Amino acid sequence: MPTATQKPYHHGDLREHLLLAGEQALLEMPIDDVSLREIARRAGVSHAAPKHHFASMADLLGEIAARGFQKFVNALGSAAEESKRQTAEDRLHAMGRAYLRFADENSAVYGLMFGQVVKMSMTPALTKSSYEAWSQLENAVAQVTGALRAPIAATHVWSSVHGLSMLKSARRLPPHVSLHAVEEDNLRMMIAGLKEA
Amino acid sequence: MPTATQKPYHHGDLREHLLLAGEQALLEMPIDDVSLREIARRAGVSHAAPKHHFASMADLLGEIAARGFQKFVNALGSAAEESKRQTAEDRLHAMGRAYLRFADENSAVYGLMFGQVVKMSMTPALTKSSYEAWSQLENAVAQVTGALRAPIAATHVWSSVHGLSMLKSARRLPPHVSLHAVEEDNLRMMIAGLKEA
DNA sequence: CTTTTTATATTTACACTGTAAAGATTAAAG
DNA sequence: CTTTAATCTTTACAGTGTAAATATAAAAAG
Repeated sequence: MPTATQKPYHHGDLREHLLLAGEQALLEMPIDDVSLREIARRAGVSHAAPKHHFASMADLLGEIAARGFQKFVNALGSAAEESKRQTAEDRLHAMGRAYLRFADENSAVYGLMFGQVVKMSMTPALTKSSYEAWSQLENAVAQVTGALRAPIAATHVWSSVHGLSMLKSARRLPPHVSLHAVEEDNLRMMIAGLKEA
Repeated sequence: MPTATQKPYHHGDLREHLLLAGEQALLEMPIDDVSLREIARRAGVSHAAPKHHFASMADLLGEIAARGFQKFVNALGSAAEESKRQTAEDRLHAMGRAYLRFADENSAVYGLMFGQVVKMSMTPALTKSSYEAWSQLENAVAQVTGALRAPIAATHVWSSVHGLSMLKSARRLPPHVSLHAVEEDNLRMMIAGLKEA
């Protein structure tokens, strides 16, 4: 009587499968083609099967976004860890690089995390993981600006890096600038701005 | 024989009507409810009528985005004009304020202008008006940083202000910060960052 | 071991969507 | 007045998300 394992009934656990299929679809196809029915197709079930695990498509996407935030927190955490022995400015720079990289490599999920479809209040997991991401950045900022100015300064950091990510993925940057140079210079200017009173 | 006026045939000119109806819809209802059929409904025509004026819905939205860019250029231009006699920094600050205000008051159209649905290459009007917006900002930045650093510095300005707009409209800013204070402080930090070499 | 209950998945249905093609209507051109 | 061309409507199709009814199979109860 294996009560400890909670992998039930006939189709393995579909819930997990749907999340994986959704993440995969968001990596492989243009976002407009990622429908609930397409995800069900990829999971090998009927189009109505997801209803028993997610109340709506927005709910499914919300959970994918929550997972995205977890990966995001890990990516920022690794960058912070690796630059542990550097100055606070350099650590922030490293985290900024990790941020841009994550947004680039996971652009569809990133779009979900910061877009209009998924609302922050959807799920406790979402609220929690996004809060973690925020406070992680705020801590790193506090080491540069001091705790007092950290909340507002963190907003500046986030705006700058988020804005660059979005402009890049939407191809709204002028064509004549080197993308790599832009990223490095933007991070530099952003951090320089932090030091002002 | 009025050949000069090009207002033809039976329904007045529907093309203009559709654009206005679309803009109105984007102001009045949640963006997911703004469909091609809804816009046609508002214009009082059948759902297939738009086909003769716009090849696809993305095309219609593209033209709305192009008009948005024109209004956007005007808004930035007015701000620049009004702060003509101030310092270059203050003028940039004023333009930043105008930027944030435009994004706030026209959030749906702004989302179109910088989102994934509309592609920059869709229409000459779009390419042109977005280029105008860009060079307008770059000129203002050049007066602060010098022409040499203007392109990269303008990217920083744009990223920062765009990022803040998006975070605000997607409700991703932490709830405990005053939105007005955040905007002013962000603009200050952004401009301070520009002055670094 | 059999029966009942519950969870899961499929089928079917509905109201939408964007797009395409065929038909009607009306303005402009000859 | 007739022809032509542009515009609008009707109809149709392949999608979508969601909801309800049905089938199925696993777990629980006896």
